[in-house]
Amino acid sequence: MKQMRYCNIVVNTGTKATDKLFTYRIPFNLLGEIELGDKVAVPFGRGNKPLEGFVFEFKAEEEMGKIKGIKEIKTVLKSDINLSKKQIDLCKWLKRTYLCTYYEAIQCLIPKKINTKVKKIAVINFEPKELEEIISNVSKKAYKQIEVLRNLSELRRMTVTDLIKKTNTSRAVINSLTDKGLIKILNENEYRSPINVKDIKRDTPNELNKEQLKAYDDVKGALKKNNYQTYLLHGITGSGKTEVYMHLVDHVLRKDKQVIILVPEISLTPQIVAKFINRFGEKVAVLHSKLSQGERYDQWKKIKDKEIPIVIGARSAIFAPCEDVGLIIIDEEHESSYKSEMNPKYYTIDVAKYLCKRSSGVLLLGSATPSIESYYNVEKGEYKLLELRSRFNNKPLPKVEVVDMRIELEEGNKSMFSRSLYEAMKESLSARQQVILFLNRRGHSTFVSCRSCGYVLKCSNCDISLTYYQKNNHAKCHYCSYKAVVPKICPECKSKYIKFFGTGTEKVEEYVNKIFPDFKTKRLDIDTTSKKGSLEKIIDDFGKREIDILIGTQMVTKGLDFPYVTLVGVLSADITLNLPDYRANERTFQLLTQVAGRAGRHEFNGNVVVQTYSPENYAIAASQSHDFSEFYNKEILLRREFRYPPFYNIINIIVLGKDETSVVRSAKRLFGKIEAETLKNKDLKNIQLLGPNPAILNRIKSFFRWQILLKYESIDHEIIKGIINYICNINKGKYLESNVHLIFDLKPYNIF
DNA sequence: AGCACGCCGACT
DNA sequence: GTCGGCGTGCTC
Repeated sequence: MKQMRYCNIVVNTGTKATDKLFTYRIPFNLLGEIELGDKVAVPFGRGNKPLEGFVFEFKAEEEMGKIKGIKEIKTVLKSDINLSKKQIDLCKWLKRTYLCTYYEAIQCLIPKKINTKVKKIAVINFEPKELEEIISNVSKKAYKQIEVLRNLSELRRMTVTDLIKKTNTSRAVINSLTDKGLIKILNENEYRSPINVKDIKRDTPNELNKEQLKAYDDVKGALKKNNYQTYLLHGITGSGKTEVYMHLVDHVLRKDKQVIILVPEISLTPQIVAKFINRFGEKVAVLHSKLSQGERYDQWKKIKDKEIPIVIGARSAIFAPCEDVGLIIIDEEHESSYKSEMNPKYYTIDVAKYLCKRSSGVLLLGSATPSIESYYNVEKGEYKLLELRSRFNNKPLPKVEVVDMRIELEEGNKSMFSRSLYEAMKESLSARQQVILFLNRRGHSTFVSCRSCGYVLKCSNCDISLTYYQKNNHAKCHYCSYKAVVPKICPECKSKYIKFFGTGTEKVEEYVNKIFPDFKTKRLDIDTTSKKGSLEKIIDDFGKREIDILIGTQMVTKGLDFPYVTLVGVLSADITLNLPDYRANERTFQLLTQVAGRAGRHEFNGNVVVQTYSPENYAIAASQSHDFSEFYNKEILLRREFRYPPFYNIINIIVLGKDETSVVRSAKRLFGKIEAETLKNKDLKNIQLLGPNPAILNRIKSFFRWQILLKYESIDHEIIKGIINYICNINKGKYLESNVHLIFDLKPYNIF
């Protein structure tokens, strides 16, 4: 092949404005040295500032048109972080599909630089019983060294700082001991891995039951054919989906291909992760947010070099450098965490489909409560359906009682617990069984208000009321973490009647402690699990039955599998139901079904009490009878009627800026232009434009937000994106004022 | 986003 | 003259 003299490079300038390919010449000394996907240093801008970039394309001499002032590549940055041809294509696809920048796409694919603090740990480099012999060999003058050795061999491991402090010595002493090879210094990241390699106990495969075997055989058939296919594994809670996954992984490994397994959140699903580790041992790479930079890089490299065939992780693990992926498993596929809210705002299932199509692999989506969209794809014939209709150990699904809180109130019960829930709790607790209480709201009270004039304490940066926290006695914003002292006197009318309204998990905990003082209660939400290890500890303690009542937000609905949980109480099913979002019913059904599935998974039968002010709602009724089809059949009709997904796609364009008038002006101008363009195009007759409107959360972190929504039939996808890209990126300056910017969401999950 | 360029007013 | 303040537009 002829030597290419030029190449197109994505330069990391840190701005959207320069998001394109720049052509550079390859200097003679680097001809043949540079490969596609290499990281290089290039001079950029008037000042020829050296910046890093990635080689995306080669260009032959004759392709060079009118580009003038071409500069030369400075150096190839010697590093193991480079992109393969497939990864470059994936970057281009991400940019096209989600309208992100090249560099945002690249950053998904290379190991992130996260600055986790590294602790230096000192350990002895000999057997403890050899201590006296070693001491006798050390010079008697080195009394400090001896003291260090004594301390360290007693405590086995200490951080270097602690060791120096304890023995009142200096780094020099430690250094001479390491030089002698008597102690070792290990670099350990501050966070402990959730999975301790020492804890691995090898599991052998369990036998599959009839239903599981059927699902396994179906997918195995597709794997054998080496054809792309997506399967939806609809298996009720506790039906043993994980066991099917593991058998399939085993099958793929024998074919020398790689597997990616995704879970909604790694820290909330330690049990499934542990199962994979116990079964496949060192063949598994666990990608989680608490890996240090070094560990992350090591894992990345090992996966890229095909040393590790199995990757398990949350959303971002879909970008693990598996060049030849045979199977991607997405567990709890309905979870909203599979939608990225950061650029690129990708939808994991779409990325997974792209990857599987590319390498003729199989995509397996698993859920007890499939998303409406996925199930619709089954109906359309795009996905194949696999069903597990019974629980693995043939336990019945829990009995669900729906309590109408209006009647409770009418009959004089003003407490947050219905009589049914209270009695059920008493019963379970007295039998030494465990209870999970679910309320999708953290904090003590949802807002602080003056009873006299109606004043509500609001965040000064966001358009939202502050949540009251009793423990810290302050009010906090859940969007920007702004904290305020609760005033004793109303700042508006000077009255003393400042009161707290709305119930969060903290208030529930307070109340439960009051009415069940003899039982141990713990709260599980972001506020109680922000400290490292605290989440693991709560889950661990709950498993050991050191906690009787676990009160939590969504966190308690996922994956927990404990034999003594016999009662689940949903304090208010109405919170998600009343969200201003077309998915509100779907989310409610999913949450209720999932949380109900935590009860009665093993020896004891489970009970669920759901409290609501709308017991007649179809999502609640369907979750009571565990009837997915009943829910799906009602929901899909509404989606069609109101032109929502999966029948129509939605694009959300948010115009944001700190100056409200600029935002409003820009949003209106942009809307006008989009409207004009879509009217011109005959193919876009059915497009529906909504807006421009202030977003439901009109201001977040001091940024005003206006919204334009486009609803359109899926067929027009590409044309629409072309127009959006043309107006909003290429001709941005014409419609937007300089102090505003745009956010595109091509598959919004929250239309706030 | 930077950063250089260039236009214009103020000041030695 | 010439220094610098800031608006403008380009970045291979």
